[in-house]
Amino acid sequence: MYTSAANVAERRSAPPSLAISTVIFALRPSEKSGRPTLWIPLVRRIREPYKDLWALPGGPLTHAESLQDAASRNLQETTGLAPSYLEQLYAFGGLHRSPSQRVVSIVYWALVQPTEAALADESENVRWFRADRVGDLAFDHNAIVDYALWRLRNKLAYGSIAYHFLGEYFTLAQVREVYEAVLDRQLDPANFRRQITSTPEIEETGEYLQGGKHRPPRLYRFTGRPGLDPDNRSTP
Amino acid sequence: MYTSAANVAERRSAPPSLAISTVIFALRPSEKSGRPTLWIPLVRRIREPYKDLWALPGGPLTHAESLQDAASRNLQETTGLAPSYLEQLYAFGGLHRSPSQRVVSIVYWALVQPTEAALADESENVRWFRADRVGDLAFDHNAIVDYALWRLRNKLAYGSIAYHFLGEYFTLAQVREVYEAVLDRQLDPANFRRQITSTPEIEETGEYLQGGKHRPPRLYRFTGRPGLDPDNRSTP
DNA sequence: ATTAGTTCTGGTCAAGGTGACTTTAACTAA
DNA sequence: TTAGTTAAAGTCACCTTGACCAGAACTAAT
Repeated sequence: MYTSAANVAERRSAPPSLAISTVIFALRPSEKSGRPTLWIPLVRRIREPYKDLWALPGGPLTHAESLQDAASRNLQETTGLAPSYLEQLYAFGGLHRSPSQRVVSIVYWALVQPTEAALADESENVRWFRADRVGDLAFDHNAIVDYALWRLRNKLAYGSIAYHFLGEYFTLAQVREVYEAVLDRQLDPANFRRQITSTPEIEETGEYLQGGKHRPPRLYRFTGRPGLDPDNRSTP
Repeated sequence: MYTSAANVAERRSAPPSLAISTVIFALRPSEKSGRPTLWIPLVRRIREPYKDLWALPGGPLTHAESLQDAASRNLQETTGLAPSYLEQLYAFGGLHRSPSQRVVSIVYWALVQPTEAALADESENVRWFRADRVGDLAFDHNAIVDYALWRLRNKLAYGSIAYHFLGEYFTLAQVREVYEAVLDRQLDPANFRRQITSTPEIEETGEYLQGGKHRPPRLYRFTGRPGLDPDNRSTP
């Protein structure tokens, strides 16, 4: 039916290939201070181009899954994690992102809770890096990580997203640690408390966290819903 | 080289096709009040699926252009317009967006100035609609328009984007009309003036707009740069 | 048992921004 | 000259925010 020449023409005019990648954020205690810091998992490339460099987890979009499902799946496959928050970041489609072929990457970003992140797969080819100290990455992935970081900081400052780093119950000091880790600056505990407790999505519980060598802090709960992306809108 | 069977398998596992669409906003005077309101151009579909329904301008991504260039091009092709602002909106990739085949659409949104919009092509198959009164559109384009409207309102309230609806020189009342049209509510002129003039990106000129039957308003100029999307970052 | 050390929690205060409103300025049309 | 219009400046009360202070509640050391 098709001649060889027709196949060549077909390949030339074929649409660019589509890939999904994900920037996965988790808080892990710093080696030095023990205070939480931002980490992301990367995978080592085992083939050209950019063989042996680190890259964002990702892969091609298979035919029978939505974009968000694809992101969720390769997040599960590379790290074994289920995200507590998942949102589309951007579609990157520059002409020269990959030297061999034209690739359009639809990138998602995710937050995972530290309890999950602790038991994440780590291997020869999957390793966690501090978000501000990933080295030279494959493709345009440095720019992608930078943009994801910018979006995370933005959403944290405006939206109510910090709680997806934490478990169901948390202290206000833990929330503050999230903000301090992501925004990379100290916040006044008293003022921070005032702001957080004034948002209606935060619910005071009767429980307290015992075990610290100081006054036991009250535990709170988050009662809000994620966001209003097109993907998340129709799931109320 | 390829057998017919191989072609079938190839087509089945082939990536979804990639399309670019654009939501184009412009302010045009309302028929009734004469005050500016939000309009968008739509194109009539001339083939199945959704033949004869109105849809967002768009088309396939050709091999040799970036995503933003593709959006710019089909904006030019369908309306003859050059946008004063162009930003990626979202990548829509649901499984059943198109009944016949799997399509992933990367959607942009644009602002054009009314001087441009006035001489925009309009024909049997291209027509402008009030943004809040597009009827039933093809595909998932109603949801896309809704989301674009939400993003426009959001960006207007926070970012400094209103000026892309206007020419180089403008009065503060014109800026206020943009806000009132997009946000669909009245704003106090005095307070609005105070806010706008306090932003450093707004520059007072020595000129005044003559011709009104009232005190001539001062003309201002916008001196800021668009935004910090990945596509626009590297063009400082 | 007492004290020191820690964080939690509630409070004050001044500065700055916002919404509602008033007043004066500067033009045109009658 | 006057009425009508919008421009532009100013006032006032209210709220949010950052900086700071002090007492409360627990643990660990003396």
